[in-house]
Amino acid sequence: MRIEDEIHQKNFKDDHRRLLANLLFTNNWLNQQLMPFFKDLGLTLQQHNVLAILRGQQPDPVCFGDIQNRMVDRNSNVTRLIDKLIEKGYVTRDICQTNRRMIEVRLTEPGLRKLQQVDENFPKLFAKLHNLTQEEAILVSNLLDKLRG
Amino acid sequence: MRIEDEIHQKNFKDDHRRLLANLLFTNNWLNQQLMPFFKDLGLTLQQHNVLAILRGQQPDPVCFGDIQNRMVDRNSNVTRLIDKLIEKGYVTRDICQTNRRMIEVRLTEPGLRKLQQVDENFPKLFAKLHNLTQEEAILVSNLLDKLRG
DNA sequence: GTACATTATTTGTATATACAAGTATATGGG
DNA sequence: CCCATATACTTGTATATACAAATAATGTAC
Repeated sequence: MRIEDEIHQKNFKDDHRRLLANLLFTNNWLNQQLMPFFKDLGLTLQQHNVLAILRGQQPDPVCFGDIQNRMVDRNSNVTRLIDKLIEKGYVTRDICQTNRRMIEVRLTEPGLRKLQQVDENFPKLFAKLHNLTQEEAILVSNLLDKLRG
Repeated sequence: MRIEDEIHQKNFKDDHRRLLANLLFTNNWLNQQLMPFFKDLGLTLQQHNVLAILRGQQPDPVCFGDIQNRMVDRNSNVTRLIDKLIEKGYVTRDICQTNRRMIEVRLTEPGLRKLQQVDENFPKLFAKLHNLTQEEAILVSNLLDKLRG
């Protein structure tokens, strides 16, 4: 469905404004797909992002700063995100002995299993996101890179 | 900058996952550009969206449901958004006399002037968003429409 | 015209976010 | 070694969001 029809706007002043509205609208649409998916699995999108980052560095621990820099959403408060994940038993935190300002975060066995459970359900989610061909997905991704400069 | 470098991820499992990460990351980047712009003008992105919708329907009033349906961000709580805009003196609300469940929202003179002030500042904002050519902007927009199905 | 469903908006509440200020540790110059 | 500055994380707070339940007016079947 065209963005004009989605938000009932006859036309846009120019194509860049149309793109801006479309990006914001599409992000909202995306979140409507993603949030219930992760909620059913007992995670938020950001919590899953942190777990995936930790798995990517296994068996090394990852400190808060590195987590922040690798997150898709840069505005997450890592301290409070990790608090939630500790509550759920998916990660551990320890003060780094070589630099006591830093916190070492590690994935636990249950955290790893939760990630695997998410993986098993991914096909269900991605079925909704395959309206573009592989070539189109590559094209959009490259143009988004270009948009950000 | 490529999304791989932005979030320090060597590679993605497939191009659709790369696109997903890129869309979410780009939206965050966009918000980092938009939020301070609107904040300087004393508005939020959603408040501005509502004002623009009201201007589009002038001189007719718009009810909450229609505002909701035309908003880029569908999850906004229109009641509380309008409360804020009334506080600022940019809109009025009246009970619709033909259907007393509905609320008629109208732009005020100060609301219109605020919109004009935003318009005057738009070129400053859009300068950051012109890394794509017009053709590329059209292309991405059309592919986003296709992505949503 | 009364009961029941539907529509339109409001409110409550738990959680999340943005942003600024605070604390603790480390580093480097004199 | 001492002090200023930088780094890494934490906390406070005001505002925003998601989501469910509540209210209130209207429409509809009988």
